Amino acid sequence: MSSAAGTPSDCGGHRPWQSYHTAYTNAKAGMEGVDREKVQKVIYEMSKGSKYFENEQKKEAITKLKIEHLRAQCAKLTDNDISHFQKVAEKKILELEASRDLSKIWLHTDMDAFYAAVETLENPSLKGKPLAVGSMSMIATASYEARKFGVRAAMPGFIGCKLCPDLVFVRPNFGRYTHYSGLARKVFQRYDPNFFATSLDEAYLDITEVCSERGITGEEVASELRDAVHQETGLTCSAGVAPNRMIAKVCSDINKPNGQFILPNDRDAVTTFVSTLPIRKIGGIGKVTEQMLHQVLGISTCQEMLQKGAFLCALFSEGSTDFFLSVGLGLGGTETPEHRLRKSMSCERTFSATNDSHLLFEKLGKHSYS
DNA sequence: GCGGATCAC
DNA sequence: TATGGTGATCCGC
Repeated sequence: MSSAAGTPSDCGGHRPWQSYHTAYTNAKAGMEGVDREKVQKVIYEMSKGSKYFENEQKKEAITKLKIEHLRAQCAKLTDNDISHFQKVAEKKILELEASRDLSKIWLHTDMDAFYAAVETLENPSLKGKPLAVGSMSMIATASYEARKFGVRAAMPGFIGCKLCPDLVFVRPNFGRYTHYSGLARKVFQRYDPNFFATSLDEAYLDITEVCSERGITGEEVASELRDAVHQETGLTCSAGVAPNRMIAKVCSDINKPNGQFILPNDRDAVTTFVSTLPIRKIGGIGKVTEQMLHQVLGISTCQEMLQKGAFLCALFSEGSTDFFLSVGLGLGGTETPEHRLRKSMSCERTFSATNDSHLLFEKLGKHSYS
Protein backbone atom coordinates (compact mmCIF):
# COMPACT_ATOMS: atom_id res chain seq x y z
CA MET A 1 0.00 0.00 0.00
CA SER A 2 2.79 2.39 -0.83
CA SER A 3 0.44 4.74 -2.65
CA ALA A 4 -1.36 5.49 0.59
CA ALA A 5 1.72 6.15 2.67
CA GLY A 6 1.23 9.05 5.02
CA THR A 7 3.77 11.72 5.73
CA PRO A 8 6.27 10.79 8.38
CA SER A 9 5.30 12.79 11.42
CA ASP A 10 8.36 14.54 12.75
CA CYS A 11 7.03 14.88 16.26
CA GLY A 12 8.73 15.22 19.59
CA GLY A 13 11.96 16.50 18.09
CA HIS A 14 14.01 19.47 19.18
CA ARG A 15 11.24 21.90 18.18
CA PRO A 16 8.36 20.50 20.19
CA TRP A 17 6.06 23.49 19.57
CA GLN A 18 5.75 22.44 15.95
CA SER A 19 3.82 19.34 16.90
CA TYR A 20 1.42 21.06 19.31
CA HIS A 21 -1.58 22.08 17.26
CA THR A 22 -4.73 23.49 18.76
CA ALA A 23 -7.97 24.51 17.09
CA TYR A 24 -6.78 28.10 16.83
CA THR A 25 -3.40 27.44 15.21
CA ASN A 26 -5.06 27.11 11.82
CA ALA A 27 -4.76 29.56 8.94
CA LYS A 28 -7.67 31.98 8.99
CA ALA A 29 -8.67 35.21 7.30
CA GLY A 30 -6.48 38.06 8.50
CA MET A 31 -3.56 35.82 9.45
CA GLU A 32 -1.58 36.28 6.23
CA GLY A 33 1.46 38.23 7.42
CA VAL A 34 1.71 36.42 10.75
CA ASP A 35 4.94 34.73 11.84
CA ARG A 36 3.31 31.36 12.45
CA GLU A 37 6.45 29.82 13.90
CA LYS A 38 6.73 32.50 16.54
CA VAL A 39 3.04 32.30 17.44
CA GLN A 40 3.27 28.51 17.72
CA LYS A 41 6.21 28.84 20.06
CA VAL A 42 4.42 31.30 22.34
CA ILE A 43 1.31 29.10 22.48
CA TYR A 44 3.42 26.07 23.28
CA GLU A 45 5.48 27.80 25.95
CA MET A 46 2.38 29.16 27.69
CA SER A 47 0.49 25.89 27.51
CA LYS A 48 3.25 23.46 28.39
CA GLY A 49 2.72 21.71 31.71
CA SER A 50 -0.90 22.79 32.17
CA LYS A 51 -3.78 20.39 32.74
CA TYR A 52 -5.21 21.54 29.44
CA PHE A 53 -1.99 20.68 27.66
CA GLU A 54 -1.88 17.23 29.24
CA ASN A 55 -5.42 16.58 28.11
CA GLU A 56 -4.63 17.69 24.58
CA GLN A 57 -1.72 15.30 24.48
CA LYS A 58 -3.91 12.47 25.71
CA LYS A 59 -6.39 13.19 22.93
CA GLU A 60 -3.60 13.30 20.37
CA ALA A 61 -2.41 9.91 21.56
CA ILE A 62 -5.89 8.49 20.95
CA THR A 63 -5.95 9.94 17.45
CA LYS A 64 -2.56 8.40 16.82
CA LEU A 65 -3.90 4.98 17.83
CA LYS A 66 -6.85 5.37 15.50
CA ILE A 67 -4.47 6.20 12.69
CA GLU A 68 -2.36 3.12 13.47
CA HIS A 69 -5.48 0.99 13.42
CA LEU A 70 -6.61 2.33 10.05
CA ARG A 71 -3.14 1.81 8.60
CA ALA A 72 -3.17 -1.78 9.78
CA GLN A 73 -6.56 -2.35 8.17
CA CYS A 74 -5.24 -0.83 4.99
CA ALA A 75 -2.24 -3.12 4.95
CA LYS A 76 -4.51 -6.17 5.28
CA LEU A 77 -6.38 -5.40 2.06
CA THR A 78 -5.73 -7.88 -0.74
CA ASP A 79 -5.61 -7.01 -4.41
CA ASN A 80 -9.01 -8.64 -4.66
CA ASP A 81 -10.40 -6.46 -1.89
CA ILE A 82 -9.04 -3.36 -3.54
CA SER A 83 -10.50 -4.10 -6.96
CA HIS A 84 -13.82 -4.91 -5.29
CA PHE A 85 -13.90 -1.62 -3.39
CA GLN A 86 -12.75 0.19 -6.51
CA LYS A 87 -15.95 -0.95 -8.21
CA VAL A 88 -18.02 0.01 -5.19
CA ALA A 89 -16.49 3.48 -5.23
CA GLU A 90 -16.99 3.95 -8.95
CA LYS A 91 -20.64 2.99 -8.67
CA LYS A 92 -21.15 5.37 -5.79
CA ILE A 93 -19.43 8.21 -7.64
CA LEU A 94 -21.70 7.66 -10.65
CA GLU A 95 -24.79 7.73 -8.43
CA LEU A 96 -23.66 10.89 -6.71
CA GLU A 97 -22.75 12.53 -10.00
CA ALA A 98 -26.24 11.73 -11.30
CA SER A 99 -27.69 13.64 -8.34
CA ARG A 100 -25.73 16.80 -9.17
CA ASP A 101 -28.07 19.78 -9.28
CA LEU A 102 -26.73 22.97 -10.85
CA SER A 103 -30.09 24.76 -10.94
CA LYS A 104 -29.84 26.51 -7.58
CA ILE A 105 -27.81 29.55 -6.62
CA TRP A 106 -26.80 29.63 -2.95
CA LEU A 107 -25.29 32.54 -1.10
CA HIS A 108 -23.50 32.28 2.23
CA THR A 109 -22.91 35.43 4.25
CA ASP A 110 -20.59 35.89 7.16
CA MET A 111 -20.21 39.12 9.14
CA ASP A 112 -16.58 40.25 9.48
CA ALA A 113 -15.18 39.87 13.02
CA PHE A 114 -18.77 40.31 14.13
CA TYR A 115 -18.57 40.84 17.92
CA ALA A 116 -15.47 43.03 17.61
CA ALA A 117 -17.06 45.08 14.81
CA VAL A 118 -20.21 45.67 16.86
CA GLU A 119 -18.21 46.77 19.90
CA THR A 120 -16.21 49.17 17.74
CA LEU A 121 -19.39 50.59 16.26
CA GLU A 122 -20.78 51.21 19.74
CA ASN A 123 -17.49 52.64 20.98
CA PRO A 124 -15.59 54.29 18.12
CA SER A 125 -12.54 54.91 20.30
CA LEU A 126 -11.79 51.22 19.79
CA LYS A 127 -11.38 51.75 16.05
CA GLY A 128 -7.98 50.68 14.74
CA LYS A 129 -7.01 49.00 18.00
CA PRO A 130 -6.21 45.32 18.44
CA LEU A 131 -9.37 44.14 20.16
CA ALA A 132 -10.45 40.90 21.77
CA VAL A 133 -14.04 40.25 22.76
CA GLY A 134 -13.95 37.78 25.62
CA SER A 135 -11.93 37.24 28.77
CA MET A 136 -8.53 36.12 29.97
CA SER A 137 -9.86 32.57 29.71
CA MET A 138 -11.37 32.72 26.26
CA ILE A 139 -11.46 35.05 23.27
CA ALA A 140 -14.72 34.87 21.30
CA THR A 141 -13.69 37.20 18.47
CA ALA A 142 -10.53 39.09 17.59
CA SER A 143 -10.45 42.24 15.45
CA TYR A 144 -8.33 42.17 12.30
CA GLU A 145 -5.77 44.40 13.98
CA ALA A 146 -5.41 41.74 16.70
CA ARG A 147 -5.21 38.92 14.16
CA LYS A 148 -2.04 40.48 12.78
CA PHE A 149 -0.41 39.38 16.04
CA GLY A 150 -1.78 35.86 15.77
CA VAL A 151 -4.61 36.51 18.22
CA ARG A 152 -7.65 34.41 17.31
CA ALA A 153 -11.10 33.31 18.36
CA ALA A 154 -11.04 30.33 20.75
CA MET A 155 -7.63 31.33 22.06
CA PRO A 156 -7.36 31.97 25.81
CA GLY A 157 -6.99 35.67 26.56
CA PHE A 158 -3.77 35.36 28.54
CA ILE A 159 -2.02 33.94 25.48
CA GLY A 160 -3.49 36.77 23.40
CA CYS A 161 -1.90 39.23 25.85
CA LYS A 162 1.47 37.60 25.40
CA LEU A 163 1.21 37.77 21.60
CA CYS A 164 -0.08 41.34 21.65
CA PRO A 165 0.71 43.31 24.82
CA ASP A 166 -1.55 46.20 23.77
CA LEU A 167 -4.54 43.93 23.23
CA VAL A 168 -7.74 45.62 24.43
CA PHE A 169 -10.37 43.39 26.04
CA VAL A 170 -14.12 43.90 25.98
CA ARG A 171 -16.57 41.59 27.71
CA PRO A 172 -19.19 40.13 25.37
CA ASN A 173 -22.53 41.96 25.18
CA PHE A 174 -24.83 39.44 23.57
CA GLY A 175 -27.81 41.79 23.59
CA ARG A 176 -25.95 44.04 21.17
CA TYR A 177 -25.02 41.18 18.87
CA THR A 178 -28.59 39.96 18.79
CA HIS A 179 -29.74 43.46 17.87
CA TYR A 180 -27.33 43.87 14.95
CA SER A 181 -27.93 40.32 13.85
CA GLY A 182 -31.62 41.18 13.59
CA LEU A 183 -30.85 44.19 11.39
CA ALA A 184 -28.75 42.07 9.03
CA ARG A 185 -31.41 39.36 8.91
CA LYS A 186 -33.97 41.95 7.81
CA VAL A 187 -31.81 42.44 4.74
CA PHE A 188 -31.42 38.70 4.14
CA GLN A 189 -35.20 38.33 4.30
CA ARG A 190 -35.62 40.57 1.27
CA TYR A 191 -33.50 38.28 -0.87
CA ASP A 192 -34.79 34.97 0.46
CA PRO A 193 -37.77 34.87 2.85
CA ASN A 194 -36.79 31.28 3.69
CA PHE A 195 -33.14 32.07 4.47
CA PHE A 196 -31.72 30.22 7.43
CA ALA A 197 -29.19 31.41 9.94
CA THR A 198 -26.60 29.08 11.40
CA SER A 199 -25.46 31.57 14.05
CA LEU A 200 -25.84 35.25 14.91
CA ASP A 201 -23.45 36.20 12.13
CA GLU A 202 -23.89 33.57 9.40
CA ALA A 203 -26.72 32.65 7.06
CA TYR A 204 -27.53 30.74 3.89
CA LEU A 205 -29.79 32.22 1.21
CA ASP A 206 -31.26 30.51 -1.83
CA ILE A 207 -31.07 33.40 -4.31
CA THR A 208 -32.21 31.40 -7.35
CA GLU A 209 -35.57 33.15 -7.48
CA VAL A 210 -34.39 36.68 -6.88
CA CYS A 211 -31.79 36.22 -9.63
CA SER A 212 -34.30 34.99 -12.21
CA GLU A 213 -37.08 37.40 -11.25
CA ARG A 214 -34.86 40.45 -11.45
CA GLY A 215 -32.67 39.13 -14.25
CA ILE A 216 -29.46 39.69 -12.31
CA THR A 217 -26.47 37.54 -11.51
CA GLY A 218 -25.44 36.04 -8.21
CA GLU A 219 -22.53 38.43 -8.16
CA GLU A 220 -24.89 41.41 -8.42
CA VAL A 221 -27.07 40.07 -5.62
CA ALA A 222 -24.02 39.58 -3.41
CA SER A 223 -22.78 43.16 -3.98
CA GLU A 224 -26.21 44.62 -3.44
CA LEU A 225 -26.86 42.59 -0.32
CA ARG A 226 -23.49 43.46 1.22
CA ASP A 227 -24.12 47.12 0.44
CA ALA A 228 -27.52 46.99 2.10
CA VAL A 229 -26.13 45.24 5.17
CA HIS A 230 -23.49 47.94 5.46
CA GLN A 231 -26.06 50.71 5.01
CA GLU A 232 -28.44 49.29 7.57
CA THR A 233 -26.03 48.01 10.22
CA GLY A 234 -22.82 49.96 9.72
CA LEU A 235 -21.04 46.59 9.61
CA THR A 236 -19.33 44.77 6.77
CA CYS A 237 -19.81 41.19 5.73
CA SER A 238 -18.40 38.77 3.20
CA ALA A 239 -20.30 36.53 0.82
CA GLY A 240 -19.83 33.42 -1.24
CA VAL A 241 -22.04 32.36 -4.15
CA ALA A 242 -22.08 28.80 -5.51
CA PRO A 243 -24.44 26.05 -6.72
CA ASN A 244 -24.63 24.50 -3.25
CA ARG A 245 -24.21 25.42 0.39
CA MET A 246 -21.08 23.41 1.00
CA ILE A 247 -19.15 25.32 -1.64
CA ALA A 248 -20.83 28.66 -0.94
CA LYS A 249 -19.53 28.53 2.61
CA VAL A 250 -15.99 27.94 1.40
CA CYS A 251 -16.37 30.83 -1.07
CA SER A 252 -17.48 33.35 1.55
CA ASP A 253 -14.13 32.92 3.30
CA ILE A 254 -11.95 33.54 0.25
CA ASN A 255 -12.07 37.32 0.06
CA LYS A 256 -12.72 38.06 3.69
CA PRO A 257 -13.07 40.71 5.06
CA ASN A 258 -15.58 42.83 3.17
CA GLY A 259 -15.30 40.77 -0.01
CA GLN A 260 -17.06 38.15 -2.07
CA PHE A 261 -16.27 35.23 -4.33
CA ILE A 262 -18.57 33.79 -6.99
CA LEU A 263 -18.39 30.30 -8.42
CA PRO A 264 -20.58 29.93 -11.53
CA ASN A 265 -23.16 27.15 -11.86
CA ASP A 266 -20.96 25.11 -14.10
CA ARG A 267 -19.72 21.59 -13.48
CA ASP A 268 -16.21 22.29 -14.74
CA ALA A 269 -15.91 25.36 -12.56
CA VAL A 270 -16.87 23.30 -9.50
CA THR A 271 -14.53 20.39 -10.24
CA THR A 272 -11.64 22.74 -10.96
CA PHE A 273 -12.38 24.54 -7.71
CA VAL A 274 -12.26 21.37 -5.61
CA SER A 275 -9.22 20.00 -7.42
CA THR A 276 -6.85 21.99 -5.21
CA LEU A 277 -9.15 22.79 -2.29
CA PRO A 278 -7.75 21.52 1.05
CA ILE A 279 -10.24 19.18 2.72
CA ARG A 280 -9.96 21.12 5.99
CA LYS A 281 -11.84 24.02 4.37
CA ILE A 282 -14.95 21.85 4.15
CA GLY A 283 -17.50 22.11 6.94
CA GLY A 284 -17.55 18.83 8.85
CA ILE A 285 -13.90 18.04 8.28
CA GLY A 286 -12.02 19.09 11.39
CA LYS A 287 -8.57 18.62 12.81
CA VAL A 288 -8.92 14.90 13.49
CA THR A 289 -10.52 13.87 10.20
CA GLU A 290 -7.95 15.91 8.33
CA GLN A 291 -5.12 14.13 10.13
CA MET A 292 -6.60 10.68 9.59
CA LEU A 293 -7.22 11.14 5.89
CA HIS A 294 -3.79 12.65 5.38
CA GLN A 295 -1.71 10.29 7.46
CA VAL A 296 -3.49 7.11 6.40
CA LEU A 297 -4.32 7.77 2.77
CA GLY A 298 -2.23 10.81 1.86
CA ILE A 299 -5.34 12.85 1.09
CA SER A 300 -4.98 16.66 1.25
CA THR A 301 -7.32 18.01 -1.41
CA CYS A 302 -10.97 17.33 -2.09
CA GLN A 303 -10.23 15.80 -5.46
CA GLU A 304 -7.98 13.21 -3.86
CA MET A 305 -11.09 11.83 -2.14
CA LEU A 306 -12.08 10.46 -5.56
CA GLN A 307 -8.66 9.04 -6.37
CA LYS A 308 -8.62 7.21 -3.02
CA GLY A 309 -12.29 6.26 -3.25
CA ALA A 310 -11.65 2.51 -3.02
CA PHE A 311 -9.73 2.88 0.25
CA LEU A 312 -12.36 5.19 1.69
CA CYS A 313 -15.03 2.59 0.95
CA ALA A 314 -12.89 -0.12 2.51
CA LEU A 315 -12.11 1.77 5.72
CA PHE A 316 -15.12 3.89 6.59
CA SER A 317 -18.86 3.55 7.13
CA GLU A 318 -21.30 4.07 4.30
CA GLY A 319 -22.40 7.44 5.65
CA SER A 320 -18.82 8.64 5.90
CA THR A 321 -17.83 7.48 2.42
CA ASP A 322 -20.91 9.09 0.90
CA PHE A 323 -19.87 12.33 2.54
CA PHE A 324 -16.20 12.03 1.52
CA LEU A 325 -17.02 11.25 -2.11
CA SER A 326 -19.54 14.12 -2.22
CA VAL A 327 -16.75 16.40 -1.04
CA GLY A 328 -14.58 15.09 -3.88
CA LEU A 329 -17.29 15.91 -6.39
CA GLY A 330 -18.06 19.31 -4.88
CA LEU A 331 -21.63 18.29 -4.01
CA GLY A 332 -23.53 19.28 -0.91
CA GLY A 333 -26.72 21.03 0.11
CA THR A 334 -28.95 22.19 -2.72
CA GLU A 335 -32.37 21.56 -1.15
CA THR A 336 -33.78 23.85 1.50
CA PRO A 337 -33.64 21.76 4.66
CA GLU A 338 -36.97 21.35 6.46
CA HIS A 339 -37.28 23.46 9.56
CA ARG A 340 -36.18 21.43 12.52
CA LEU A 341 -36.90 21.96 16.14
CA ARG A 342 -34.23 21.97 18.79
CA LYS A 343 -33.82 18.53 20.31
CA SER A 344 -32.22 19.46 23.57
CA MET A 345 -31.42 22.30 25.90
CA SER A 346 -28.63 22.44 28.43
CA CYS A 347 -26.73 24.72 30.72
CA GLU A 348 -23.26 24.06 31.99
CA ARG A 349 -20.45 25.81 33.77
CA THR A 350 -16.86 24.80 34.32
CA PHE A 351 -15.52 25.03 37.86
CA SER A 352 -11.87 25.03 38.72
CA ALA A 353 -10.18 21.67 39.10
CA THR A 354 -10.38 20.19 42.57
CA ASN A 355 -9.91 16.98 44.50
CA ASP A 356 -11.75 18.32 47.51
CA SER A 357 -14.50 15.77 48.04
CA HIS A 358 -16.40 18.14 50.30
CA LEU A 359 -16.65 20.75 47.51
CA LEU A 360 -17.60 18.11 44.99
CA PHE A 361 -20.35 16.67 47.18
CA GLU A 362 -21.64 20.15 47.79
CA LYS A 363 -21.86 20.72 43.99
CA LEU A 364 -23.58 17.40 43.64
CA GLY A 365 -26.12 18.25 46.30
CA LYS A 366 -26.97 21.56 44.70
CA HIS A 367 -27.58 19.89 41.35
CA SER A 368 -29.56 16.85 42.41
CA TYR A 369 -33.29 16.68 42.89
CA SER A 370 -33.42 14.12 45.67
C1' DG B 1 -29.29 2.81 24.22
C1' DC B 2 -25.39 5.27 26.02
C1' DG B 3 -21.18 7.65 26.35
C1' DG B 4 -17.25 9.36 23.99
C1' DA B 5 -15.43 11.76 20.12
C1' DT B 6 -15.86 15.11 16.66
C1' DC B 7 -17.37 19.40 14.77
C1' DA B 8 -19.12 24.17 14.36
C1' DC B 9 -19.79 28.76 15.99
C1' DT C 1 -3.85 32.42 37.72
C1' DA C 2 -5.93 31.24 33.59
C1' DT C 3 -7.99 27.00 27.83
C1' DG C 4 -15.95 28.16 26.94
C1' DG C 5 -20.90 26.90 26.26
C1' DT C 6 -24.53 24.79 23.36
C1' DG C 7 -26.26 21.68 20.24
C1' DA C 8 -25.85 18.05 16.86
C1' DT C 9 -24.31 13.71 14.89
C1' DC C 10 -21.85 9.48 14.42
C1' DC C 11 -19.69 5.39 16.06
C1' DG C 12 -18.38 1.59 18.91
C1' DC C 13 -19.53 -0.93 22.73
